[in-house]
Amino acid sequence: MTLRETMAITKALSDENRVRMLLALRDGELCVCQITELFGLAASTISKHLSILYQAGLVDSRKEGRWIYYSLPGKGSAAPLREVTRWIHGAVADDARITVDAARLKKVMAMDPVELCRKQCCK
Amino acid sequence: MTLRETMAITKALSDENRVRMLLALRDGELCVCQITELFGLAASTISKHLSILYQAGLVDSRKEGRWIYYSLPGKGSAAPLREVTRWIHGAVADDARITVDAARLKKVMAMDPVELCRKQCCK
DNA sequence: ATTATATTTCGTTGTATGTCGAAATATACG
DNA sequence: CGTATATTTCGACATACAACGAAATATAAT
Repeated sequence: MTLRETMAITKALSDENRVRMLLALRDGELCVCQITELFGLAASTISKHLSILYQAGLVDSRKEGRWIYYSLPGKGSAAPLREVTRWIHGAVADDARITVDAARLKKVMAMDPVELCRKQCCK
Repeated sequence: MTLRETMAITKALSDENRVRMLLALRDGELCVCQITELFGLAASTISKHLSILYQAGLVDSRKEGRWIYYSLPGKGSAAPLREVTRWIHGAVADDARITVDAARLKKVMAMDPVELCRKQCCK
């Protein structure tokens, strides 16, 4: 890997909200509106963060109709990407905020995605 | 590890010069004036960078007389620190700039440290 | 003791980046 | 075809941070 590629990864990981997003993806893919609901930030902000993670290779994306799903890098990704992903999940083992995020994610997952997105749109 | 501690690490790794410093320490400890000579930045800038790496736990420091030596984290450091250190050294395998750094480091190592520091002081 | 050397701390300046709201793009629904 | 929904792009603003030089601190040499 080149230094530039590596720096794209470390810069992507240098923002707390982006790290929280990666941790939220631990149990599977999420669509943008679910992530937006989880973090309570503007949709444009979430989109920017996901773009940075994507360009670094730290997330994959999948388009399905109007929704775009993001997930952790799969088997096809370069080894350093999968390694650093594993590292960050191992490193942040026991943090209160992450626990809160996980609980909140559970609630978000229980909602109907269609309702979720429409609510955000008309806010 | 807490999220705060983890973010200190990723933020420390988000600057290119700091990553280059860690890579330069691969073959053993260096004193501040050697690192300053290697990178051609102001001594105060180097000091700040090393401080950030130190607070994140990514380098150890050892004082010997007027000199302060910095080195990669040893066995006593937390596992995530040693893991991410190993990761970054493995990730940046073949970059041109890093090769140049290594060659330049060789020249710096060949100089007399006493001469080196005095030259910087009176610049 | 006084001076020289080595490193850090402080104050300033310019640039990078996170955030938002509004507009643009793209896809589905009626 | 036109309208609602989902996401991204753009422009603006505030904050964070890297860089420098000068001053402060600390240790060694004379």
